[in-house]
Amino acid sequence: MPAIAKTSDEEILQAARALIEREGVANLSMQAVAEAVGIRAPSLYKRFADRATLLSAVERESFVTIRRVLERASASGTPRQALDEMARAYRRFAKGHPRLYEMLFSRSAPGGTDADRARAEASEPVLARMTELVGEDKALASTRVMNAFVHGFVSMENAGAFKLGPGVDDAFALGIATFLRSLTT
Amino acid sequence: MPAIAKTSDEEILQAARALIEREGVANLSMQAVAEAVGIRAPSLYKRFADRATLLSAVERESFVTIRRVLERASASGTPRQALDEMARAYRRFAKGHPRLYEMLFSRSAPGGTDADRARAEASEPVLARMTELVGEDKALASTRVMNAFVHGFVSMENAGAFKLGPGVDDAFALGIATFLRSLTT
DNA sequence: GTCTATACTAAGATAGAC
DNA sequence: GTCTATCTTAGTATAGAC
Repeated sequence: MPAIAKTSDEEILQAARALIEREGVANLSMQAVAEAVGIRAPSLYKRFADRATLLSAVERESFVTIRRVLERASASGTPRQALDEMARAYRRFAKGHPRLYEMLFSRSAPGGTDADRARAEASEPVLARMTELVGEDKALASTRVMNAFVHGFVSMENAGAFKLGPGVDDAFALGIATFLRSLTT
Repeated sequence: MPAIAKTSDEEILQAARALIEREGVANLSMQAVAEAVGIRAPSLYKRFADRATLLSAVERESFVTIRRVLERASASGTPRQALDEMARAYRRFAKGHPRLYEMLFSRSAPGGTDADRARAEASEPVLARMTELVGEDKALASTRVMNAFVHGFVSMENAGAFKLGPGVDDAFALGIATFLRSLTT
């Protein structure tokens, strides 16, 4: 008889994500993932060819999540309000999952076609609203600038580059406001 | 007799930096560093207590280098020109040393007092020129915004988040110009 | 799809001699 | 400060039975 499944690909990805968030991707082992879902390491290799494949799947899934987060935030009112809301939602996600987030922008990120496509698609909600705001011509460059600022800000925050507390939220608000204002004048 | 030194701390740091740049910090082993400078791994532990200590020293040294790069660029003309020049110089450094740069902003960066101080001091040349431009009150927040944008931009570039060539340089220039313009109006 | 068993490799780190 | 020798831990991955 064909061995009953103790777990599922979804559960495995979930567990991997949680472990990455706890220990950092560098410390993620196939053994730990297996243990977390109640199977032995070799069994994992029947579902994911190797560690890189597993990480690539986690990466893809994470970008899909980010896209969903942005989509939800993009509903609000005017394009400008939506862009502001998306920036805040993105920051919330990144600060809520610092190590997972870090993995997504590390050079040694596994990548792979699916993950790369998901990465590219993640910022589409931003591009859509930006197009409404500044027109198709300037939308791509403006989106890149905005993405760069927001990503850079949370990346530095997560790395502890902003020595502390007061003023950090203000700086974020200032950056967004400055940028959005200058686009529309 | 007291064993002749085959290498020096400086040479070791240099070698570590080069290896990180070639293979990524995750793949940096004490053994590889030792081999690169012509000694055995155990000898390394007489100079650096452990791997974390070595990495911390590399980190510190890298931030000192970045500060020097910014200082050199900050000489140019007006505050605004200097800020523009510093942004470009910083981008050049980050793109020229992508993996080393990545390490500096990873959450699992070793840190330590010396490294943290060097990190904080690295952006002082920017803060100084920014103060001239916008006054002491707004200088800190403005510097954070500028740093976030520049760091975010190169971080995304290095991660391959900007699919392709044309327009990337323009987006960078747009971001800087947009930001600096809006500060002075 | 799960298991046990195992091969293989690698790395961090310490002991103690010179 | 260098070495050799060694301990210890840990991880990736495969073979082959059920």
